[in-house]
Order: sequence, then C-alpha cells, then structure tokens
Amino acid sequence: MPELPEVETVVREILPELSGQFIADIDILWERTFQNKSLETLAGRQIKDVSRQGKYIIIELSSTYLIIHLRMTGQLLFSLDGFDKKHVRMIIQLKNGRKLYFRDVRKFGRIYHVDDPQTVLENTGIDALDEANTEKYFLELVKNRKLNIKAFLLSQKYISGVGNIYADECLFRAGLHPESVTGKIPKKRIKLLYNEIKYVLNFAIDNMGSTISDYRDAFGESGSAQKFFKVYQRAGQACFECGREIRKIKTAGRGTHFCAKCQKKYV
DNA sequence: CCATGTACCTGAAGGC
DNA sequence: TGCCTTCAGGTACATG
Repeated sequence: MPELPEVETVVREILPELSGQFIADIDILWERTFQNKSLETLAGRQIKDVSRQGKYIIIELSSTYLIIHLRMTGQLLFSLDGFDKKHVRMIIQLKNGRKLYFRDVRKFGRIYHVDDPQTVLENTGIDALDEANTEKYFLELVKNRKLNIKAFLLSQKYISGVGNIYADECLFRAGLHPESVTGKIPKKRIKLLYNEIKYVLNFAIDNMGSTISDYRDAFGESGSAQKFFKVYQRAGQACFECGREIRKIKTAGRGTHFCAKCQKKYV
C-alpha cells in the first residue's frame, strides 16, 4: 500500500515522538514480521533518529537499527482512543509508557533488526526525492535500458520510493505510455518524467499521502491525495484531458491505468 | 538483461 | 445466503 509519500508522512509524524526516547521492550505477535539479524538487545536503547530511504523507515538506535517496510497493508500507529488492536503483529514499547503498534492485515510487512542498514538497503536505489537524484543522474539511469518504463519505475533498484499508484500518475502527466521502452524515450520526455516524479511525490506528501483502503498515518488519519488521481483506478472513466476512456492493462505484473490518446508509446 | 509466474497473506467485491 | 474467482499502495525468487 504505502509508497514514498505515505512513508514520508509517517516518518515526519513519528520522528518528534520517538526522538530521544528509550525502548523498554518489544512484543512479537507474528513471528515472521520480526527479522532479527543482530545479536544486540533492543531493550534500553535510545532512539537517535528516524529517516527514510525509498519505502523503508530507518530507526537509528544507539549502535543498532530497526528498519521497517510496510509492504501492502502495514501501519505504524500510536495507540489512540478506540484503537483497534486487530491485526497487530508487533508492539514497540517505550520507557515513557507509549506504545508504537505495527498493524498489518496481510502479514507481508517486515521489521528488521540489523547493526548495519546496508544489509537491508544494499539493493535499494537512491531515494526519488533525494538531492542526489539529479536530472543528470536520472538520464544516465535510463540510458540504453530495454525494460518498459513502468517496470523501470516500479523497480526499487534504480530510484526508490515510486510504487504502482504514483508510477501511473507520473506516466500520465509526462504523456508517456507505460509500455514505452525506457532507452528509446526522447531525452526531452525523460526530463519531463523526472520533473513529474518530483512534483507528484511532493504534492502527495503535501496531502498526507493517498488512502485507497488501508493506509493510515501514525495517528490513524487518512491521506487525501487520492482525490487528485488522474488515471489510477479510473478505468472506464473519461480522461480529464481529452475525454477518451481510461484503459487498464497488466504491465510488469501490476494493474496499469493510462490514456491511450494522451500517453505516447516509444518502442 | 528482461518478462512472466509464483509465493507470501487476508479480506472485499463481483458473478452465478 | 453461499461458493468461487479476482484483485489489492510490495517484493523476492525461479524459470525461460
């Protein structure tokens, strides 16, 4: 479920709440959620920082790390009045008495305990919104690749953070057909795509992410960026630009929404 | 290198 | 009502 804007929203919310606090204990309610690759204990450690790379949340502790991936239905939530504990897979208890709940209906999400973040992040590309993802860098990544552009965006090894919703929205705005061959797209249009990626992700962050069904922020609130989708989940409806019916196909194993008139296919 | 299918899981929605 | 299929903000892995 959550892509870069949703993860960023959660990180911004939990950073001030967790920073400087100490972990008292953890409860594991579904074994596979917690992937322990460290010999260090967690109890008693202080939280130094909370950051993000792509869709990974990185919690830096004194000399060790917790790295969280929400996958499809994961939620990181502080307990609130009327909090539904159903589907809670892990609980991080703080010494100040607060608890951070990891709720995850489909059980795909993971919390890794590692001493070196690279053991989890080694195959993850530069974050799409990182300053290091410059236009020049992006043009180099795209060069000579033969996979289709939707698969390129969904892969996390080139740039990270873009998922199925925002890939479709970015491609629409850039006027690019999702099955275009990456290396065959004119430079000018790649530059346009580069700018749309930054725009779409930042716009979604400004709107606290998108909520389709499961996504909630750390305080249980929905996002609102879904109100502005131009193609995602609009199959059969009229394109806002030209009126043609939005189509849905399967690309790179995922449902893919696009306008055949507005999005040009380069092969 | 790239495409496709499967696996991991639960639940909602649609067809009959 | 119920049974069956398909689909879902993700990713790892196996196979041509």
